[in-house]
This record gives sequence, structure tokens and C-alpha cells, in this order.
Amino acid sequence: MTAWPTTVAEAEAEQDRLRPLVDLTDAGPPPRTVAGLDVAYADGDERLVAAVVVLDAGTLAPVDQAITIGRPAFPYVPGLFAFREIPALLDALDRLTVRPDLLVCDGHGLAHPRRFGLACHLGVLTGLPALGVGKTHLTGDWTMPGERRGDASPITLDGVTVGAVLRTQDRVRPVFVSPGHRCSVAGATAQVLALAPRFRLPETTRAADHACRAALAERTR
DNA sequence: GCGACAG
DNA sequence: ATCTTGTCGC
Repeated sequence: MTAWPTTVAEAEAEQDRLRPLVDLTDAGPPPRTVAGLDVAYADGDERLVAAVVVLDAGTLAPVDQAITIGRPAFPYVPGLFAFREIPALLDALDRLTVRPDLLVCDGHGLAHPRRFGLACHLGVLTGLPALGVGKTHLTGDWTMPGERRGDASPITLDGVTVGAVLRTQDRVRPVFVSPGHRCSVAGATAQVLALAPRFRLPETTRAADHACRAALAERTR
């Protein structure tokens, strides 16, 4: 890989370069293990903790976990968010003792201004199936889905469906799901629903979030 | 020109 | 993302 981008122009060019490598076909067999990834910040923009937690796809029980401490690799710019956290996330992934079958990322995938959000980027760089779950909207047209768990409506860009607004629990705010790599919109949506049997956010992101905060608290004493 | 804008 | 109390509800 070339040097990590320093400017907005370089970062956007890198997204355009990697975008053609995205595969929107569902990976064959259902994932046996699923990884949740998240990052927590300390001291503003000084330090961060990245965590990856791997769960058994069937029982949702944790099977592996890894964290790393680092620094943001890029300023926060909407649309270029991935450049900020990817180096730390890749480092954490390298510390796992197992290869997860699916990466569940915090943020968007295809539902991105250049159709190459964090989930696509991480998926292409690792070669692993990946999807994105955003807590808020980034881009694209959408309408509020029904109020029941499982209700969903499409997110479109230029008339093309790039993701889904999914209600994971009755009467709770929906999440924004989009494919990252080696999965379809429908596949990603089904996966997220299965990973969120009880709360709004998938168990993977909840577990990763907890791991980040725990490591942050541990290191702040 | 005026908003919108993942974490 | 993070800064932050109490409060309502399962």
C-alpha cells in the first residue's frame, strides 16, 4: 500500500481507487463467527482505543477479543472517517487468534458519498466479508420504516439501493445498514437483525464498545 | 447561496 | 467521538 493519505484529495483518490474492488455478492456459507469493531477516544484527538470482539454467530457468546492503543490517523472529515480509525482497527484485527467470518463495523459501507465507507474499506483491505451499521444517517434518500422489529426501508443514491434503514426493536430508532464487502443489502440487513435480538445495536458493536471503554478506564488509572 | 455532514 | 444528572421504565 502507498503512504497513508494526508490530504482530503489524497484520501478521496484512494477511495476511488479501491472502490472497484468491492464485491456485493453474499459470501457462500453463513458466518460461523462475527466480529464487532469499535473505537473510543481519550484526550480529545490525542489517543484512542480500538477493539475487536469475536462472537459465535449462533450463540452470540464471545470467542476472542483484541485491543490496541493508538492515535487517530486522519482528522475527522465526514466521508473520510475511515482514514481516521482503520490503522488502529487493522492492528487490533492482527492480534486476534481467529479469523472472523464477518466484520460488523461502526459506520457506513456503501451508503457513502463515494460509495466507499469504512465497512467497504475494511472489507477490501482484509478480504473479509464486512457490513456497516450506522446510528445516524450520512447520505442517501430514505424514509422512516414501520415501527416493528424487522421493518425496513431502502436507502438510495441516484435511484440505486445502497442500504437499508432497519428497525431492530419495536418502537426504537432504526439503524442504517449497508454492505461493506462480499455481501448484499439484503444479506447485510438479515445479518444485523439476527445480531440484534434484544437491543437496538447488534451484540457485536455492543461488545466492542464495552471492550473499548473498559480498556480506556483501565488505562486511565 | 444555504443546509447536511458516519465517529 | 466526548462533555454530563436525574429520571422514567422494563
